[in-house]
Amino acid sequence: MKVVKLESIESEEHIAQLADMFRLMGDPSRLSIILACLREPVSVGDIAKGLDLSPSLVSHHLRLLRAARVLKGERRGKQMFYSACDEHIECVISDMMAHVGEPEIEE
Amino acid sequence: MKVVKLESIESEEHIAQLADMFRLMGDPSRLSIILACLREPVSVGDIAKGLDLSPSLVSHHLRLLRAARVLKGERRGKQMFYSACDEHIECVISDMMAHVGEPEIEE
DNA sequence: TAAACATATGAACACCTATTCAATTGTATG
DNA sequence: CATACAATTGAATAGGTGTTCATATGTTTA
Repeated sequence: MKVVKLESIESEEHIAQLADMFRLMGDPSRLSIILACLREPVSVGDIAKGLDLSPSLVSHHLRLLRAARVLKGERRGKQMFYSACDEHIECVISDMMAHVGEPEIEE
Repeated sequence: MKVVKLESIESEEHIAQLADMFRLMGDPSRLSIILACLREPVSVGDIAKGLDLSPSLVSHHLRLLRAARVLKGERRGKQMFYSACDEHIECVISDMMAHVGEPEIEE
């Protein structure tokens, strides 16, 4: 795994890029969509059904996730199947789960 | 490092918790504040000066970051020094930087 | 080609939230 | 105690954004 030095990216632009990514994952619907696509490619309709969201809403979110290169889509017949672009997102989520799962007690 | 299984947390509540954390880091000002506190404890005034934000705004953000157990504050005289609660956040940011740094080319 | 299905798009709206300003609390020092 | 400094708090506001609805685009099959 590539390790990135944290000091090196204090530039406004890089921080804005990072923040954009975090904000993108900061919506429950969008985060659910990401999680649904991590294991295997899933069609828009199945995502909508599985998460009880309207296909339109899912499509709107997918557009953002595509633009941010979180998910990629491939057409199979009439349907579009979405899956993760790379494994970094999974790492991010796993790390964040570790934080959320931390005990609440502080010193 | 603790590894968390992704399938295990598809519950609405856990996803909401995760999303809350991501949303919290999804603001440039807040993310900058977090980064500023990663290395060593920093006072509110110094954060504000270093990032060119009003002390009031910094304090508002710090309240949220404290509540989410991202940063913790300790008083030293008149000042409050903030630092990271645990190392998970640093991992999350590092992973996210790896994603942002990925080449843009897709198949 | 027409119809049916799957997905995408655009506008409109309601809600949320980041920021500012003013006032307050807490702490050290004269 | 009074003043100055540091941080916090609350209200108000402007801008952003998630969702819905209606419509359009693309694809397969009759």
